[in-house]
Amino acid sequence: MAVVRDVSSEPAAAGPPGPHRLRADAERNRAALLGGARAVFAERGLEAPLETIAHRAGVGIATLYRHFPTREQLVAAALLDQVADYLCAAEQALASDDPWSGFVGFVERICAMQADDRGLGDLLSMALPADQEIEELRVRANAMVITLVERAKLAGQLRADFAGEDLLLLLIANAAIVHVTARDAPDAWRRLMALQLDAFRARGNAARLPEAPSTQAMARAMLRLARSRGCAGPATEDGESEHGAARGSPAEELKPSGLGQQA
Amino acid sequence: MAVVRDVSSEPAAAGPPGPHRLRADAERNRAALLGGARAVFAERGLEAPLETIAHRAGVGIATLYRHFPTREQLVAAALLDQVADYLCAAEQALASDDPWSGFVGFVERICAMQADDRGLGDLLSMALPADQEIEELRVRANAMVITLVERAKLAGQLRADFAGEDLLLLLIANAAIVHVTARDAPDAWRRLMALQLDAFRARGNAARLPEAPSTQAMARAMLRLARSRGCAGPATEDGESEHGAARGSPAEELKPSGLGQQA
DNA sequence: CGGGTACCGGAGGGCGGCCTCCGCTTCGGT
DNA sequence: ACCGAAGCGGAGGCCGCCCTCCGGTACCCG
Repeated sequence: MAVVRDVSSEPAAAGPPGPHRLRADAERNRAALLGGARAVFAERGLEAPLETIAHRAGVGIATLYRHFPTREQLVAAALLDQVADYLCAAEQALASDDPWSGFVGFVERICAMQADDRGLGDLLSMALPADQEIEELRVRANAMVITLVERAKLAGQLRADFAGEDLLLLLIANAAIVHVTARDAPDAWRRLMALQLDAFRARGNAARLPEAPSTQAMARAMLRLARSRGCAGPATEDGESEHGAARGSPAEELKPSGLGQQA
Repeated sequence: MAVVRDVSSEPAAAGPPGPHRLRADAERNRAALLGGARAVFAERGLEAPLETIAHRAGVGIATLYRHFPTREQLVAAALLDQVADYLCAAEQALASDDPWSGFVGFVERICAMQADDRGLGDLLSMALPADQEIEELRVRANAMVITLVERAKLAGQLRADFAGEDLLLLLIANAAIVHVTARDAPDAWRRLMALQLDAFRARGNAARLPEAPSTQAMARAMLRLARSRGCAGPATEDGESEHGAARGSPAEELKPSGLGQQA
């Protein structure tokens, strides 16, 4: 499954001011925690009780907090591989010859990833502002996705009024369907996804769509969601003007289709 | 808004063994509770803390429990009008001359209803097994919806492989989008809905869809959801065999397109 | 206007999840 | 083998929410 392997299980890679190395038992516990977290997040979602994870890992709750002081850090560490897979899926989609089947394959793949890991399902419809590594992977993946989208549009196979945000909306919808139907109708999500893909396809008589939500608005919504689930601190310490009306650079730099990126 | 009015604010209608009438202050409190419940459910969803509702209504928590011993009963009483509106929307859709625009109008309307009442959003993707009145309204509405669907299919405007369950899936997805984007991108749901409607339309080159989830499976999923949100008692007292594989009548009576009905 | 009773509301016990403090264990360098 | 320190883990305080018990209140009837 995972193509980029073990990014997370090495002690602390190459940080120049490394945190002084870890004792052997501590290392073991850390790995056990990550394993437990992956399992529990996968089956119960990112709001699963932390005590469940500690118990599953066979360690005390304090040990969990020592290694991962916030839920966000644990989530980031546990799902790093999955996010790498996400990027990898985008890469492979770009490698496909046919723009449309590359696009479709990508969408199918990430929806499937959401379906068999509820944690990832939650994660892809959130923002994890504090984790550098994850967000950077996401940015790289999103850039590829945008390329993928533009390419499919240019080929005349993806509808011209498609927006990157439509993918985010699909991801949110897919997560919800999976959440509700996982036990009783585990393939239901395929139905919505297939219909959505059908709608994405360029056609003569396609309906006119309402305006897509702005990239910034989606970014804010995802951040808010992360906060309400306890996966992000209360505020990013900078100004944070109220409704985000006029903010930052006056020119605002609207990317052509940005997905939900807040960087 | 509500076309069927005040079904719920009359003391206790025509029940032959009426619960002996209500004292004046009790009546007032009951009404205040329903008002508070409607407001709070609308803005925070059906899992809102009951104490919030009591506080909003200006009464003590015990009074709330006295009038509505379970959350389910409160939900049912508070949202009865809304469900009646739902039925009414189906009625009006059937009254439309054009099968397709009737169908589209109906879908747009119920999605909009979900968007400005998060309680209704939750309710339409759940089952409230214990409440006779609500479930009966829902059954009647669903029968109309099925007619609406069949009519649009016969007219060749709705794709032939459309299933009633697709509507349920859309409702679940819509509720999720509204949930996530309500504050930051309050119109985002229109986008997903429009795409979905576009996919519903009959076309020459439509994609082949994966199988739709069964009516029974969706019913079970909705029931499970209601339970996990504290809106339904632990079990419907009957046998309740494990995975529902072989159950009830051997012939099983598959309705052509049943929506998520468990009756 | 007085009494019986239907009704009110807050206090409080229970529970599950979050997070921290602190005495004990175990690692690992010498 | 020893000992300092890194690491462990459970007890326990806090909080939000659920639900119930019971002394007090105010309605309604005569």
